[in-house]
Amino acid sequence: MTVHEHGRYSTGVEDLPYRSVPEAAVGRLAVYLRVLTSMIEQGVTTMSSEVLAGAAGVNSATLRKDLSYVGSYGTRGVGYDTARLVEHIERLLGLTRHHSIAVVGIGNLGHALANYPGFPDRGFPVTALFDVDEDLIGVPVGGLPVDHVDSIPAICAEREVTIGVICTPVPAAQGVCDLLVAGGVRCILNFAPVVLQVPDDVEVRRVDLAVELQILSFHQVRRGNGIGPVVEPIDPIAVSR
Amino acid sequence: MTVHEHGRYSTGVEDLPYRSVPEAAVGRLAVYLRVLTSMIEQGVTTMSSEVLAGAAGVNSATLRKDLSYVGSYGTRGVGYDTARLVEHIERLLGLTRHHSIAVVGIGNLGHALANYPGFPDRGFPVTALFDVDEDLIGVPVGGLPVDHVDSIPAICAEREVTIGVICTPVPAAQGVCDLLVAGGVRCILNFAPVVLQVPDDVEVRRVDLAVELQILSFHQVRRGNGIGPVVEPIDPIAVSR
DNA sequence: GCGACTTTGTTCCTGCGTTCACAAGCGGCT
DNA sequence: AGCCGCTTGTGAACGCAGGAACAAAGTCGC
Ligand SMILES: NC(=O)c1ccc[n+]([C@@H]2O[C@H](COP(=O)([O-])OP(=O)(O)OC[C@H]3O[C@@H](n4cnc5c(N)ncnc54)[C@H](O)[C@@H]3O)[C@@H](O)[C@H]2O)c1
Ligand SMILES: NC(=O)c1ccc[n+]([C@@H]2O[C@H](COP(=O)([O-])OP(=O)(O)OC[C@H]3O[C@@H](n4cnc5c(N)ncnc54)[C@H](O)[C@@H]3O)[C@@H](O)[C@H]2O)c1
Repeated sequence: MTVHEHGRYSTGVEDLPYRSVPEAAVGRLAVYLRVLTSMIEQGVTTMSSEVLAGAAGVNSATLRKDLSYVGSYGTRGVGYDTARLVEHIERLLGLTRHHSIAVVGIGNLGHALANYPGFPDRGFPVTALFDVDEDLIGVPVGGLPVDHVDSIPAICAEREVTIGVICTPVPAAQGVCDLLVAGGVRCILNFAPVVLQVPDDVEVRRVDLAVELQILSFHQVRRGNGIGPVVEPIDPIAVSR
Repeated sequence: MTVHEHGRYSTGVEDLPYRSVPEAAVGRLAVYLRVLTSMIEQGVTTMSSEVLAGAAGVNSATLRKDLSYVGSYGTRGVGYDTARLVEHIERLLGLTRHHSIAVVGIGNLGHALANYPGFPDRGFPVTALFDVDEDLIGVPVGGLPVDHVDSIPAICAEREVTIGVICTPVPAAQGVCDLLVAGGVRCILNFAPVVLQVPDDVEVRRVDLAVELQILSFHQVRRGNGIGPVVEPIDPIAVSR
């Protein structure tokens, strides 16, 4: 059991001030939010759980239960007021204020993220870029100049960065992570295929594309959709040598 | 070896020729695989579940249970033979053959993916690129020329593409998805923030970065680490208007 | 060769998450 | 105004995943 010095609450996330919301539900709520905003742009003012669930790709009972974490803001016999629902979901997800993002490692992936307008549009302004490559320092990417990694702690603290995005090669990821934590960043999105070690009060989410591909590969083979010759059984004698 | 007696589950996933492996376990096995290959490169030939679990960031009991889906290839009192374990995990995940990838939408993100060496290195060669932009057609990206989206069905079938990666803007995603399915692609990795509608035998995995950020935002706020004033209660009268 | 130690593989159990099902509530229709 | 049909919100059941604990099994030291 890994009990670190930071482990204030040992039983996980029990002592929450509000009703406990399952992690899986939080992710789905973010999806509902996007569907709803898209619907609102099309002039939809009311939606039933059945329709919204269909658009979000989930069971309608699951959707209603998820929304019950937000509160009871539907009207029986009618459905949900889209605008009001958006407001309350945003509140629950903490989107009532902006969360500054810092991107570290302005290579192929970092460039794409730094230029992506979808983040600032959703309340996640990119306010700092970092790299170790001298040729990149000072160069503006997406309108923001790149700073040196050494200044991560100072700049992150100064600009109140709440989310750090790591797009560096694997060997640099842990060091960059430590710098972000030193700068007060408590939420990290990690694209480097490595498991980061962080204090208990830091939340890391990993986006691992190779793992996604391998899960797809598993389903492909398991499903028997193999195109070529696929899985020949291992010869136990040859294996045990 | 042990088939659960009270659990002949038909969880939507049809008749499996082997023991049923939980989806979550599949994802973790892919992580173990990477840790193991990295360790093998460093000359490690044997690992205990405790050490491997630490490196992968999971509980050691969970790790052993996951490995039990693969089979019993450990040695009590010693640990696991790294090379042998890699071989068997790759077999389970269907990595004994290559899975051709097609990337559709060669914009910022598509460029990054097409140039990423980590995919071919892991047995996922990128064999087709598509876009609708005439200026891009024929231009080589990562050594491979871009083809027109209209040729998706023909080229995917011809090159036996098994995984399609969608990096187009949201409005184009569903159409591109349909073309991929028409070309025989049964596994799709979707970066566009939209829920795709597909036949039952097509597996879609969505990589939704905005959702990831919003989950982080939720934890940040829930944790009380807010920097500014954050969640003031909604005035019910003002809301109901 | 034997005992003690190490580590696996598995079993049991607890808790979460999803789904079913239905009563309660609301609007519209007559 | 009152009834009818539709939709929400939730209580209960169920299936699954994760963690603790332990017995079996094999190794290493002596
Ligand atoms: N490109 C992709 O499509 C893709 C896909 C999956 C995963 N990834 C992962 O994302 C990460 C970045 O990928 P990429 O393709 O952008 O790589 P890249 O090589 O194009 O860019 C890496 C950047 O990180 C910078 N860097 C190196 N060391 C650094 C340090 N110590 N501090 C700060 N910056 C540093 C480099 O200067 C470079 O600009 C890698 O870990 C890769 O495995 C990328
Ligand atoms: N860039 C990012 O960091 C990022 C992050 C999260 C999500 N996304 C999502 O990924 C997708 C791509 O993002 P991007 O930044 O690369 O966008 P982009 O605008 O840079 O590239 C989109 C590409 O798709 C092509 N395209 C347009 N319509 C097409 C069609 N019908 N068929 C084929 N190709 C078509 C365009 O020509 C362009 O090359 C978007 O849906 C975006 O929301 C991107």
